[in-house]
Amino acid sequence: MIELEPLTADFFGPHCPVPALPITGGAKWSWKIMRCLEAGPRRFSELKVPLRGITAKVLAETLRAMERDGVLTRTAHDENPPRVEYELTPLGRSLFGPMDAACAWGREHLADLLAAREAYEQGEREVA
Amino acid sequence: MIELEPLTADFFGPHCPVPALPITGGAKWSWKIMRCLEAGPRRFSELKVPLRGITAKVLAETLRAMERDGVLTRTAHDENPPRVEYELTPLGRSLFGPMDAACAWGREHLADLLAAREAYEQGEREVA
DNA sequence: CTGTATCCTCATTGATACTG
DNA sequence: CAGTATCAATGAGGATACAG
Repeated sequence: MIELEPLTADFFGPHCPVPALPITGGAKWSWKIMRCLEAGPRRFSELKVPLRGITAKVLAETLRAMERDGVLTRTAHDENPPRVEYELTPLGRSLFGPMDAACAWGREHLADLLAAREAYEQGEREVA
Repeated sequence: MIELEPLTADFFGPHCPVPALPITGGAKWSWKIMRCLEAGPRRFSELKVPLRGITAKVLAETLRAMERDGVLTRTAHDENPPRVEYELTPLGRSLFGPMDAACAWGREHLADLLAAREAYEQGEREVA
């Protein structure tokens, strides 16, 4: 199970670590899962396909962690074949606020980032 | 060296993964380093002490990665004993925007998060 | 003081096989 | 279909020693 740091009252204070967001536990996939669920509920297999490369094991673990943190709900329909649907909670949807802020930052500063990397590699070449 | 996913033009689009922010590479420490540098330049040892538990190796690696991404500068003064100062760039400072947004989200929804975890553990106890 | 060089451990992830 | 169980691989991170 993906563990987060313990939550204390001042956890989100001035020295808040990254793992503030529930989605940063298992960050590699949870962010993408959020986007897959943005348009509405999805089944296990409907998540697994677009998340190319994820294994059932990791997907299940990540979904459990997100359920534990209250960002999505898991609904198992009693049918055959079985059908399980995952849906974002209002709490989960509220995460799009900071997520979009991060994406906006990225788009805004993409040129700076690319320039910084190029400059850095340039410096490496000069040393070599 | 901490590697980030390759940057493409649409990297920060609707399906932007978490690693959008340079600070999410080596996330365990880089977020805290940002906060340590928020008030002004700091020396290597002035970072190492407040970041209790970090080793010189990991601190050096993380600082290099952040330098590569253009969020801070490294200035080695030619003295004895050596003195090296790290300082945030304007690009680095701009990261406080999304970082503060994330922290604000956390403070705003702390009660929801704690309630969700309690409910989840409650469910586990009922199963057992 | 500010690192680098090795070696090592542990957790996350991946691969594969299997089940209700 | 929607997982779980098991084992293997990978890599960030830590311990320690040493160098400029």
